[in-house]
Amino acid sequence: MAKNAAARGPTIRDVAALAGVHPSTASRALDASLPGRVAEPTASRVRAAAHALGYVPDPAARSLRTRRSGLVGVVIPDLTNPVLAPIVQGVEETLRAAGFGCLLADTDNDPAREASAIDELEARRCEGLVIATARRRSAAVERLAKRGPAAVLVTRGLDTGALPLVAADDAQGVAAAVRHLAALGHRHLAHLTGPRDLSTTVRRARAVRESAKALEPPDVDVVVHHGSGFTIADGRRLARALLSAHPEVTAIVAGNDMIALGCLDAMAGAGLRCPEDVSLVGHNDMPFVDRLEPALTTVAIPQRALGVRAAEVLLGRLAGEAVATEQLVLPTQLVVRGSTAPPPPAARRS
Amino acid sequence: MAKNAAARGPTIRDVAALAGVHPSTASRALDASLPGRVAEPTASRVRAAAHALGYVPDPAARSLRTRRSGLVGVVIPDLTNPVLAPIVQGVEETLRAAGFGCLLADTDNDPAREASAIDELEARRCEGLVIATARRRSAAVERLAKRGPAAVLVTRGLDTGALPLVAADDAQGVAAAVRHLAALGHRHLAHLTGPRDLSTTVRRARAVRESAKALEPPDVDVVVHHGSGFTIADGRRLARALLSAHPEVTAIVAGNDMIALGCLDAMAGAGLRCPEDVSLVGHNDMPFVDRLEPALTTVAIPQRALGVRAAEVLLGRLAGEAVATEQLVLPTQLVVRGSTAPPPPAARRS
DNA sequence: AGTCTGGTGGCAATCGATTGCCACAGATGG
DNA sequence: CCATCTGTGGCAATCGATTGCCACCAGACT
Repeated sequence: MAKNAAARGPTIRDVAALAGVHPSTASRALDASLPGRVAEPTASRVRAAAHALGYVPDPAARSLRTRRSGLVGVVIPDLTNPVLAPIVQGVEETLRAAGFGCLLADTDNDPAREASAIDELEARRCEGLVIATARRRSAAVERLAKRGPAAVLVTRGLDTGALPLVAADDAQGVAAAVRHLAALGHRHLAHLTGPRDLSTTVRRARAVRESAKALEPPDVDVVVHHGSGFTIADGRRLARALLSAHPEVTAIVAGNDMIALGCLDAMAGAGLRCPEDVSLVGHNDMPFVDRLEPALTTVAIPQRALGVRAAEVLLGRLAGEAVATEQLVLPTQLVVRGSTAPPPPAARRS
Repeated sequence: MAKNAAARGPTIRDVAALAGVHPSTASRALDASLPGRVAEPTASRVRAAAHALGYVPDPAARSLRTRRSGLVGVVIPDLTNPVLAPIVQGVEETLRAAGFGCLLADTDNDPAREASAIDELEARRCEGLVIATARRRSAAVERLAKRGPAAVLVTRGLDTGALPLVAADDAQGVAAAVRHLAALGHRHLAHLTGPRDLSTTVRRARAVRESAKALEPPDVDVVVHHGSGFTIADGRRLARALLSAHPEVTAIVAGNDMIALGCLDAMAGAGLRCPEDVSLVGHNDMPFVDRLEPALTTVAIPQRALGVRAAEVLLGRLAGEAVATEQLVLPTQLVVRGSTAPPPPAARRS
């Protein structure tokens, strides 16, 4: 039935036989990290034999003996969120260059699936994990600080800081957004964001509040609403509620670009124009938000670099570097586009 | 230096010892595909022992013995192309449900990287490959029809048809687009698309030509230009050249949505409005093109379903099903939005 | 009573690469 | 001239799970 050809390729014994040496010698000759362990003439004979046979070492056998799998797991909340694509690309490219393979797991934003994904990746003996799904408290993730493969978080961190985190400097970006809006003349801001159990949420919300308070003069007020997720639908719900409850608000700082998209929907539904009636700032500068109408003003994060740095930190740990649980912060930048403008002359009313 | 804890988990011998049986018996007791091979009381003792110890079989050891890795490679051209995200999601979810892990490889649209990615995935003993990067002729991919892991292509097929392909019915979608434009009154169409060495390109180009010819009356002419890729920049270049060389064209059928985005740029640069001056149809209905200004009329393909079906076909092959090299075609649908409209009253001139 | 059968479980080989230890040869030094 | 050292290569154990084969036992059947 099942074609059982299996066509096993050549093994190290075949190589050794062809080169006229013992398998162990062949193994050492092929191991680049043992220079000089095998005499050069012998080594090149072995290499030639390996090449002639098209020898490729069996990863299972190697892994069984060395206890290393050459695999890293990448856990992400939702691949269709465009902000993740460049991050994953950066991770994948960096890890591949270092000889690691990337096992992908999409959790669909479900903590239960996150936990099972981590278990599964661990069962597959991944040497490291890059996790972009962490909630502020998460038993499944926190355990990795003590037991299991080396782990690095991206974007979303733990409250305990028990694991290294590579994230963007949201606070700075959000503060720039608030100052930008204040300078345009807005006095009533809203911050619509995601669930409280994500570190990004609280970081950004705190930054909005504090940067508003720090304005000179401090005459800008902020209302903050939390949704249950970072999706367009969440943004729509939040904005709908906000616009009817707080007609004085003339500018919205969205927790991310997806929420901002939802805000645009809600504004359109309420007959409000952006930016003439309400200004809007997103977060992440995910691909294509510069092509919306209006083009979204947003806080740009170094997406690809986040992925690259996260992978680098992980590689450092795997190489046995200090086990510091560093929290790496990469710079952000406010990108002003068409969705922000001065408030309407007469602050709009209900 | 490197913390060498390695903290090996319990092995099947530990489980066997705790249950008071031989390791082989423990192995069989834990193998769900051997019902009845071990007496129930014994089996449940083994299961209890395994559970108590938190036993997880070592994939390397198992793989070494069984010659199966439980891994599938997924080769994609560019993760930041939003059309791929749902496809990869579908693949990943389906494979995971079947117990396979997904090794991701992004080739950045580079055939050389595709070849090395395939080699690498093969070296890792992937049991199957899902390939979304295939060119019409590709030694690296064609070889898989004879040797190497089972492979399934998505979206992009081989001329030889030597490997199964899961693709959308582009021809039907494109034909609908052409009829839609003709019905709006357009008589001069252009098709701007990607390189000729991709099957999607030729499928779509042929469909544009043939469906125009099949119109009644056949009074619509079509000019077809090929670019070097399926990117926004390619679309921009193509559209720029087209608009100056063919001022009579009032509607563009783009090879995909990325090219369509480039067309929008070029139109804006040339002072042309869409759809008032030039209508535009994209292809793929990738996420967010419904939110552009104008919202893009495009041919929707069942993105997620493509991924799911591709994974299913692969699973079928892995299960030893008939080795038919079926070419699976999933339905498409023209989604009419704001980027198509009747041509300007006086066909525009140079 | 003897043999057969089916149900269980144990034994040991096996998958393929790696590596600790040993052996041998030639070189060096006392 | 012998002892030691260094460079090179072989031997065999090892990683952990799986599985073909065999052995044993109880019950059934002739």
